[in-house]
Amino acid sequence: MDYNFGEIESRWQNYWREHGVYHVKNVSDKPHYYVLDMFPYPSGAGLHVGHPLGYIASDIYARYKRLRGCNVLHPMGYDAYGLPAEQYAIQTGQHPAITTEQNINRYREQLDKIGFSFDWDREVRTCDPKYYKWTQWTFIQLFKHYYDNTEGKALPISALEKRFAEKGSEGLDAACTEEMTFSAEEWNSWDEGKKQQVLMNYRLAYLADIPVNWCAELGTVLANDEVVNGLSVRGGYSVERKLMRQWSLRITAYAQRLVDGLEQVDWTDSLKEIQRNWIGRSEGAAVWFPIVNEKLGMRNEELKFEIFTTRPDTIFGVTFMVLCPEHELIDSITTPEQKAEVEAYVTWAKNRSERERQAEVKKVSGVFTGAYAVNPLTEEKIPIWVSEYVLAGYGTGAIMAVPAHDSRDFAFARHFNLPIRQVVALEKDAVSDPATWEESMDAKTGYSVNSGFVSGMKVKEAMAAVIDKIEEMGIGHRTVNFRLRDAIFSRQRYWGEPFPIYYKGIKGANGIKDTIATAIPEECLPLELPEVSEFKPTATGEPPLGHAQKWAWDEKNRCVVDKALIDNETVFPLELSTMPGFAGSSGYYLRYMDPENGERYFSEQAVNYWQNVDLYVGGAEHGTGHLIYARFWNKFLFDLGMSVKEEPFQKLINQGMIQGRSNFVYRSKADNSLFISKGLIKNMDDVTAIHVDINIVDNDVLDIEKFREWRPEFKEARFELEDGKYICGWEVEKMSKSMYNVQNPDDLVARYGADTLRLYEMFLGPVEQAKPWDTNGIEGVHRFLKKFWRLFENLSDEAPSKDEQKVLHQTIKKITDDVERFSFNTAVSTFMICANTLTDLKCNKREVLKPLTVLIAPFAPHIAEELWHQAGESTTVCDAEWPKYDEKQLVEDTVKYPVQFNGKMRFMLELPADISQADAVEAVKAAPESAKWLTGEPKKVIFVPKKIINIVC
RNA sequence: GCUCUGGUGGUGGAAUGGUAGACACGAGGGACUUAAAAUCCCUUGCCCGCAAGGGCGUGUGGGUUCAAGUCCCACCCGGAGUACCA
Repeated sequence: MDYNFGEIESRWQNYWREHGVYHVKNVSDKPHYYVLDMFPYPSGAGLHVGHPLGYIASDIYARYKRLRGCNVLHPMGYDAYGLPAEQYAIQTGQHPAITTEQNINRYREQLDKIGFSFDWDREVRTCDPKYYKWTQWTFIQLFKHYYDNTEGKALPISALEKRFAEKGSEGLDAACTEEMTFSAEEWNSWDEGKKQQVLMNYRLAYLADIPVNWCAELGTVLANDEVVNGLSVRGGYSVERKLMRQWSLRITAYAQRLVDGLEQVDWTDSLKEIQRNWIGRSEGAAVWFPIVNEKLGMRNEELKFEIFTTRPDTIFGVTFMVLCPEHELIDSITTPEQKAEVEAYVTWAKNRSERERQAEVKKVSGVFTGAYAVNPLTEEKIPIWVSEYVLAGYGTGAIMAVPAHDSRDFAFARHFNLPIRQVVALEKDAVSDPATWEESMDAKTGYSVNSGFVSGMKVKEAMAAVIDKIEEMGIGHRTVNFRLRDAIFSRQRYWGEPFPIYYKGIKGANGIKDTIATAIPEECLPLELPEVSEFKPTATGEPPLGHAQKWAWDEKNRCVVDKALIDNETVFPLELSTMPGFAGSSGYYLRYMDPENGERYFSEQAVNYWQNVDLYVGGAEHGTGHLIYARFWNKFLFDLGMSVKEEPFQKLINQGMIQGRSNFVYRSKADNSLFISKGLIKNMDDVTAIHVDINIVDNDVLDIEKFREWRPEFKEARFELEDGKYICGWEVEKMSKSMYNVQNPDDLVARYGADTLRLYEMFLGPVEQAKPWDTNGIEGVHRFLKKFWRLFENLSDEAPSKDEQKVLHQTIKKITDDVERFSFNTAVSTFMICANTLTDLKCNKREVLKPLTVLIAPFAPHIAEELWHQAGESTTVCDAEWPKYDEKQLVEDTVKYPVQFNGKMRFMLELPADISQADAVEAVKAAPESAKWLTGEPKKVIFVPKKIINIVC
């Protein structure tokens, strides 16, 4: 009987579905294991072959763990909120919920065909109110908590209020936007509006005027990781800095814990490094520099500013100071003579787009304020400049410039002819004239020179000594700075989670005095996304939710009402922004544990059982986005006592991107209908390379008839062939429609079956590695399955031979090793070798072949299931047990031993594997080569089985 | 610039410091067949040689080691992340 994959696969897929074979319970005596894929955004284009790569790998591991006796949670869902559906809605008027639903159905159909073992009963969709209820709930918790640095965790805002009422801000060390100092009396005297304003400064989800990445084309703000080179990741539109009132998450409060947590997880070094760079922790010192007030002819202690430096040891080399153009002190310190110039510069700098600024990073610009600061250690007067190269968002927006030891300060000093003073040298006496230098000496090595009390110290010692001194003088302190910024959480979009927030107006003498952002009661969640008449921003520039008629909060009746009823007494306006894409994906892995729970995000029982994700598979492109946000989200829930592990994803595997492999035909420039086969082209300048649809090319051979039909202009095409074939050129490019190199998995499943596709995607190479998609080898994998199938014809109950046993046990061992280390490509090879050998041995023994169906079940579940039944089993192969190998069956007959003599290797000797020490010594002496080296009896023979023989005379 | 990665046949890729190139594709040759499909067998890193056999080979140059694709140092080239981050 032939291997009829189509029939087998659909039959078993139906069986699995009908019998709920992959349904998993939250109760079991078995060990638990959680395998998770990054859920997809269901785009209109459907699945391409790149998507399933990670899903297949995780499915193999999930199935393997099941066979190893684990209770495996392996869910799937959809990241269903997102920009493309909304853009499509704006163009067509089609509601995003409808297109999203359609896309999800298509995804599901495609996924089902590949034979995954997902527990679909646990499916989540981020746009489902039952799900986003908990996204909103978490947001409210963030809003109602602050981060206490002393406790090292999030605490309720109510505790903070109590504290303020009792002792004001004294002794408080909390994450905040701006440091505040006030007494209990002051706090108690403030009205509600003022108090709320102060609390907002501490909330983990807070509203603030912040410079945001505004994208006019998309009509929304974007997070830092959604902007690359001044352009939006989605669409590539230009992005500008703009001050706007936005919701943000105080993720910076968790910066240190986000760095520390990386030590505990089993991720690749490169991904950990990406996150460390993004968080950008740097140790250094904060130092206050006083400003000289020329008019008074003295130092003005009132006017001083704080800088951050990672090189406190170079403080003796400071020759100027630089403020960022946004710095608040500029106005008050600029001298009248410099005023016009400074203002012009500041205006110019502020109006530059991010893109312009980044494009001209190397161009030096700046202006002198006319003011001077005093170096607190030398009493020296140093000029204060303003320049773009100092960024407002990092540190304090002000620096001490040490041109001799910082390349940017160096360039600035050279450009404006400011002094450069060497304070670090590689050797203690290696001082030279900086005027002769071509570049600064930035390395943190060598010795301090010209540096007062630290001269002669090593750089590291000098750093510590300077900080100690500064702390002693009370003008600064040791500190840590992070590059990570708070995550902007508002999007001016329709298709996202609505904020469960309304704005309570407090009336004053002339209308509304303050508006207080207020969370709707948790019991009223979810706050459902309202219907709108249009998906575009409103005429007044409000976000799309401005079109929603029924979008106001009735505080008394605790419900959403028509916004015409807003009276600012009991009915208030609701927030018009929605949450960003990463909101829904930040906690979905927890919801899978208990997806139907209406009372809680997830039950205590469920999270105590599953703990966290054991294996997470997905792309490294989420390194600075989702994977940071989700870790933050989880840490916050951990502080609330909800999640039980600080890190959500224990082991992480990044599947490599699948690139497209494009094919080209070459049209002669001399003759527009003549196409020349690749090998016959003498000069590439004579031809034009044209992308050709990979679906009409097989193994780089063009299907000429299909090519003529492909497009009307090729109807009359003529060809110069080599050996009767037209050979196409190829190149690796991004997989995209415009390059005609998109491979759809459905076509391959139809042609070769899901099992072949699964094996082939794994066979392509290591899962982690990026690689071009190329169907050239798929036939080989398919042939293997046919060969494997044939082995099961006429099964015999005869006892297997020694050779057959050996093949089996070697295979079990190798496959087990390969799966454990996620080396699925070598595992597939191992199967092929096994099948080849058994075919050669004409092996049809049930005892040998049946365990193989279990081994292959994670990789090719359908054929395994079918053959498992043919071998006489009535249960499903999913309930089988992973075979064990017998060490005895594995031992090689002979082993090569390197023979060492007085420590020097003299020769290799092939000896029986199970040789005794005495026999080994005899064999060494008997070996002809040994005669040259062995004189007399060896004093000592060190024999390490299978490894080495060491002889001492 | 900084950080991380990788560099092995015509191609994808194998190799706990121990026979480099497993496995597969492609190519060449052959068997079966009227023919095709399917299946099977042989050859296939490069150079010399009819052969036996020999020489050279893992980006380049050094080093450690009895032994290096693998470890160390320097350099060259690709890929990714990030970028006036003080």
